[in-house]
Amino acid sequence: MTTAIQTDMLKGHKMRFTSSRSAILALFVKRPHALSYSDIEKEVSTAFDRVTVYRTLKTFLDKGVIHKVLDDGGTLKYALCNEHCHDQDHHHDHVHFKCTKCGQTSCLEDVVIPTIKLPKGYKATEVNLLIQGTCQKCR
Amino acid sequence: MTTAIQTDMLKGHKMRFTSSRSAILALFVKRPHALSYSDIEKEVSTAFDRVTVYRTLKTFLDKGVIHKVLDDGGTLKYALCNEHCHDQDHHHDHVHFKCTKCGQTSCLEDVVIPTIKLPKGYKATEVNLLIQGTCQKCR
DNA sequence: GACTAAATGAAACAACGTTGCAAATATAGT
DNA sequence: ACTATATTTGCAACGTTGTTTCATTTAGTC
Repeated sequence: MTTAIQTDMLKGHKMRFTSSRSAILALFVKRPHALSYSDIEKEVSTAFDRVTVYRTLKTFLDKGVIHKVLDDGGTLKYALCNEHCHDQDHHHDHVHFKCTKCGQTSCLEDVVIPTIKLPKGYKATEVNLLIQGTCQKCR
Repeated sequence: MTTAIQTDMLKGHKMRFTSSRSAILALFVKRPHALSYSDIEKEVSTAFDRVTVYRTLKTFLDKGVIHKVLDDGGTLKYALCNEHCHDQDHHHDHVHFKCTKCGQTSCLEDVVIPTIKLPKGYKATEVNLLIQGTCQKCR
């Protein structure tokens, strides 16, 4: 099901509209939590090749449509960027919370990461905070 | 080169002393930064099997000798725990800093992660903070 | 030195991720 | 609507990462 919003999202980031991009973007829109490669692969493997999924994710990352979400399992996850992300300019100073019971990782958009004082000579360009524990559903 | 300290480290965590554990532990002691599996593999592949390296890392994790260090490349890294870690009780509320120039990740032991206020119902058990940028050597 | 539990090596397997190239397709221009 | 062109896709092949099983070896205890 392709919505006008998704079409705009792709075109707005200067990407061609293709069925794989549309389908994968739709997954992110539908799900409220971060997706791993295999989460996505499970849902679209009949329609698209593995390689296409990898390349689509890479394209989305480059264009600022999604951002990486760290995971202590070693495999990355991905989540939609908020509206104001572009190719070069990302704003992700929010917290990623992974529930150890349901396994879902979500962005706590409202929780802002406080400024961290680094030792002399260090300069930060990106900050990733992953908090693990139990979410409000699983408590 | 096996030091008494390393022997104590293994025995103190109730592990048998073996040549692979000693060698891999020596790597961590020697290096000031976090190591990935492949970093380790490169150095010991002639002496030990791949599987042994994986199992040694898992054992060290379980016993509280090393801890996971997140990486936005998708592969985990590992670093020595400070002295007071045990099987169940870990204290890693420090920052991991990855320099995007030299690629090295190190623990900023002195930088403490401030307490983050979570929404109602959320409960944190573990906090991982990865800051990326340039370190004092590469600036 | 011998016993026993733990650790290792080897092989096989599955998942993850990338590259090169030919075929297909989305857009721009006419 | 048709064509040209650059982008995207599928496929095959490959390399890395990580796990499991089982027979063999080794560390620690007596």
